[in-house]
Amino acid sequence: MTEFPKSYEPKTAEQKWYERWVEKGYFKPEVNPEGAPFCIVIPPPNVTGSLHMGHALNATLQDILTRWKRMQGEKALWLPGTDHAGIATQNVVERKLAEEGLDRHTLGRDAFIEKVWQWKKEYGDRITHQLRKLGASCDWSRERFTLDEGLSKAVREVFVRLYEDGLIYRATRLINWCPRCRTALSDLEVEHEDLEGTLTYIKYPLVDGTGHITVATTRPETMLGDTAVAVNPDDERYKDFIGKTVELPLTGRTIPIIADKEVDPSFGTGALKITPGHDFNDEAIAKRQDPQLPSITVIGEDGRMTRLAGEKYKGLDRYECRRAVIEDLKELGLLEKQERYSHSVGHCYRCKTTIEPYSTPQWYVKIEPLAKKAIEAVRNKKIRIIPESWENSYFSWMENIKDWCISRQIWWGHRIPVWYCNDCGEIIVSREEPKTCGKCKSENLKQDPDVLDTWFSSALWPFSTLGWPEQTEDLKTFYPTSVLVTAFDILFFWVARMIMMGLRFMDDVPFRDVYIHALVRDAEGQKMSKSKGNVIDPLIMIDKYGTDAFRFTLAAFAAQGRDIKFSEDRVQGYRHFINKLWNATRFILMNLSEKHRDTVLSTDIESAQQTLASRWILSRLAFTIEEVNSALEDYRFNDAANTIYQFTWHEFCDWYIEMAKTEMSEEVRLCLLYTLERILRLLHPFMPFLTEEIWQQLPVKKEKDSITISEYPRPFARNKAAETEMAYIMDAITGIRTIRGELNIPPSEELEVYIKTSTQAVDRTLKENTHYIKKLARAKTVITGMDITKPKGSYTAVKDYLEVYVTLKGLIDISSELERLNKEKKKLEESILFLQKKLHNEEFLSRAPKHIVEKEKEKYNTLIQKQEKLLESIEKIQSLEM
RNA sequence: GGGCGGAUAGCUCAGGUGGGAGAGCGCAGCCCUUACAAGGCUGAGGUCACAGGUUCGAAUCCUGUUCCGCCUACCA
Repeated sequence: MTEFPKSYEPKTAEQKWYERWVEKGYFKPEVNPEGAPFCIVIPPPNVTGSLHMGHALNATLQDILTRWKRMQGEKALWLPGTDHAGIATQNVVERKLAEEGLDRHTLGRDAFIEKVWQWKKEYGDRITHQLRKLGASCDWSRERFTLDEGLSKAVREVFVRLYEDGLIYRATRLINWCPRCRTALSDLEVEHEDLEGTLTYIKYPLVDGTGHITVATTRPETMLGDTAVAVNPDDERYKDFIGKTVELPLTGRTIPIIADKEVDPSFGTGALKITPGHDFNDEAIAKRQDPQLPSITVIGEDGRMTRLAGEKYKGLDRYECRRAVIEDLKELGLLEKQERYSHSVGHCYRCKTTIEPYSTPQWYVKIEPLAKKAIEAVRNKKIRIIPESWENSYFSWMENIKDWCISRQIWWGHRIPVWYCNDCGEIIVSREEPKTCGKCKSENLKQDPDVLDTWFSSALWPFSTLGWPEQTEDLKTFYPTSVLVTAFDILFFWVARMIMMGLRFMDDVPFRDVYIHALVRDAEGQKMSKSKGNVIDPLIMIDKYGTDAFRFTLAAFAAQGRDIKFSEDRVQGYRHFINKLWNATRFILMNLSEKHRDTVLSTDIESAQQTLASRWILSRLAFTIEEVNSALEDYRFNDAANTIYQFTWHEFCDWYIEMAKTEMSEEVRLCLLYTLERILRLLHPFMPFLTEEIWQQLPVKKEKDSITISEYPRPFARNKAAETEMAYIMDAITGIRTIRGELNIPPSEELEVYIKTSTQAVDRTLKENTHYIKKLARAKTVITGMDITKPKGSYTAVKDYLEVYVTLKGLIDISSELERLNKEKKKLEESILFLQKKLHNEEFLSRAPKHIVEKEKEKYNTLIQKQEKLLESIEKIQSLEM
């Protein structure tokens, strides 16, 4: 045969094959025009992003599914793309500007956006190139970006329709505000963190001079905006205070004491200061009052105190102001005490700045009607969430969902398609830019300056990427998509919203399955983050071990419902696996000759084998194919990967190849080649490069130009008889090896072996296959028979259906042999005792299923026989000693 | 406050419907046996967190406890 390289070179193979695959268009669904449609839309990574472990796992799993389905002949589309990631991207570019001493406001809106586009052009492809390195079989000709023209059109269409249907509205109320990003955030974009803070007790003097009422707060600076003090109406201590007025220190204002049933009398002093302008809870109380309490905004959009906070505090940062207020209260003798207090504080999920509840006009989606249908879709199994345990989280979030604030005060994103008439104040919501006001015909119109939440456009991703609102062929073919693969951290952000939007605008679910995979953590179980410095860069892994070893590791780790603690050792382990398979190939090719060029591998091989080993390995192959397919069917990626690993290494390499060496006939060569070829196909979705590299070099007649588009192995009939017979042979071999191993006999010493068989079938099998035993156990002679007696001075290994005796030159070490056998005897006795108890238990016999009872009885009989054999051996040895 | 998940070999983890526990790595011993020392063979190592319960039978189902992790919430 032609020279097969000594070792696998990942780097050259990876580049060579990926380019070929793309060039030939294998990743386009057109390669299987007749197949059933299969579609995955990628969770679009941020354009600012660089491939991290989470992406790598996410992409690997999608690629495994896509390649598997493609090989099964389906019309498989994996649609790639990126997300413009409004706040994140804007932050990145702003940071860059800051380095040049610029900021977006001096630049102006248009120039700034131009800068971002430039940045996107330069760096925006980074992550998709990294996906290519990973082997991702995406159809790049269909790649999308959330700010593409088509997708933008979809966004405007959805906005206008929701507005027309009364599901989008504008309102002024408290919103989560990031004073650094200077934008509103949705509830989801706020991260809560438990922090050690201070609870400050402040005395508010009663105007009538009869004393004071003490309130407790974690945010003293907001007292400048208080408009009431609330107590529980049933709180006896404060009954007489309700309706009175207090003097609000530092402000010169007076505010009422009111009653509200939500006030918890047991917390703090039981009196609650009410700041409707900076606290969600207070806002709700204020609105419940009749008349409603006024709201005063004392902290501005930049996190600094406003004019309304008073001359003295105006312009101070909110934390500076806090210190100042405490100082001043102390001086007035109104600071009662301060105590340590741990509470939860909201932070901006992009820049970690503490959120300030802030009252501004914003656009909202009325979410409840959308959520209702989305709940239904999961409840009636139109959408399956896997693992199912996530359904609970989904339901509980959806059932308590609140209206979604979708406007953001940033520049990078989809501009809200709303115009205001400067003359008559009319609000115009339109797909196209209006020229005149529909009401007063004025041309003096101004577009809303805000952009939409990034998640608004990604919510449309499963249909906007396929061409919606146009009724394209792709849309008709691939919607609903087959499965969405994602991590749980964006279940609410993204998955839930896609379901709502899909149902609303396509009148069908966006995907049939949602597969939720784990988060990748470091070896200590910590979430990987740049600030902790514990990130493992997937690209470094790929560089060190090759893409295939890395991908296989991720798949093997991807057990459902558990986070992944990534360890580099495993990657190394799977690189060894690659080496193993590579060398197995080398061996097989070494045994082929020029005449094997274009060998036809027909499935007839599966049932036409003569030798026991060949019949056995094919039966095991059949089992493996069955198992891998069913594991993938259930998204049990780790089971699929391990099954292939186990079969390839421990059955094919460890046993079959070794046995093949004893009988290298034409038929066996074919069986080796056939099994190898099937292994490659089975493995291809997991290790695309290695398998292609080897496959291309096999001297087999190929019906396809690439393993990528070859057919995935299909299950066929197992041969249970071969598996049973092979078990006898394996028992004999391991029996001999155990003796050799425990006595530290070097492999170079060939043994004389006698095997006593307990049935005719076992005896026949052994007699027909002594060549395997001789070779694999390194035996000079193997004599078998049902009437064999233990030779003098031999060592013994007892198996279920046979006894192995090995004779050795020189004196047998009786005491160590006895010790070994007695140890085994003891184990056996324990097992027998256990089974005896079970089988003497009337209730077990009457209540357990028949087949279980039968099984246990059989087990018992086997053990008893084994015990007899063992005792016999021990007796012999002992009598020999005497 | 509510919810979810985890606790199995020294380490990292598997163990779809209950029928006396497995892998990889590591460890010990013997081996360069003509595909592979990135390898082969053999072996040691576990009261399946704890306490109850259901059952003929529990790592597996139920209840509670402890310890970890996560999600969620308008805890002044």
